[in-house]
Amino acid sequence: MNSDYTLAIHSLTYLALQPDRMSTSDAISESAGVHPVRIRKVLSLLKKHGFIKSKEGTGGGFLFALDLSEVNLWDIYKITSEGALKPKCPESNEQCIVGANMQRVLCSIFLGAEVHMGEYLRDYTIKEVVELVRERL
Amino acid sequence: MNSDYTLAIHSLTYLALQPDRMSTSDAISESAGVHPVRIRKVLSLLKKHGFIKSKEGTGGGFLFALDLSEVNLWDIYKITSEGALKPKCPESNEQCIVGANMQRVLCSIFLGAEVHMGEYLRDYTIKEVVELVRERL
DNA sequence: TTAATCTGTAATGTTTAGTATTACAGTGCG
DNA sequence: CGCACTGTAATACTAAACATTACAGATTAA
Repeated sequence: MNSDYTLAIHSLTYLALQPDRMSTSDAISESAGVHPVRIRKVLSLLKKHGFIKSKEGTGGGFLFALDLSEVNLWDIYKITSEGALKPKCPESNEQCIVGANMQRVLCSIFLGAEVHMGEYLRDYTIKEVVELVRERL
Repeated sequence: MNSDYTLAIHSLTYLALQPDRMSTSDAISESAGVHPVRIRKVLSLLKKHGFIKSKEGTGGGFLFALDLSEVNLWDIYKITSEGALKPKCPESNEQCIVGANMQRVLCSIFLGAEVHMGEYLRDYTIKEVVELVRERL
């Protein structure tokens, strides 16, 4: 699974736990263990889709923009990883009935698989993820 | 999606369409558009799990070993790609409640997603894939 | 019994995708 | 103004995917 996806979930969860103050990309990147620039790229995407707000300058940072139960893992998947299940087939032999048709068949099957997985992921909102994180096992 | 997986499906479909004679790794690799050695590696795995038979030497090659409807895409997924959905989280910060718990939470969610996808993939057998390939759209 | 054709697999090289790093412009606060 | 942030492009680095080479073992046919 695409790690932009997990970083997006991580970031949103982090912000969900800091509802009262802005968090910087540095703080989130330290929590996630990756480079701040990468986090900012992911956050930039989340902002573009309205999940978070940001403010530049001193005292700036990021803030969750919606209710925790309004954002689910399928929403996030769609903006970070849609199509990730689809196989990247090499150019196969058009002379062969298998080579000529396999890509089309697999694409349609994996598209279905993604839709199916979406139904599962839709059941997890950030609210639930936060609760799971809080449980600490 | 892991391309060993799609190569395995491609190979099995190819063999399914050549039930009466052995196919060489060269022929399959030409159909799939990849290097023969790579195909042999995938075929070696399929053989280890009993899906196909092989014979060395002149006139040798590979042959489907089971009934087409006995092998489904979940079976193949399991041997080529199990765990592929699980995120490869970087080592996150144990001092942070999010960093310390996110990996565990995501692993359990994605494990569930994989099981869920398995139910979908189980419905496609090689028999059905062959039919889809034959349709040619 | 030797040459040709195949599988099986290890070792190595190459390409590509993922990720980190650097750099710097723009914004807002004190 | 100077500092602390976001935003983003460009570059460098690293790891994973993939191709290639090489060669041993099996089987058949000449």
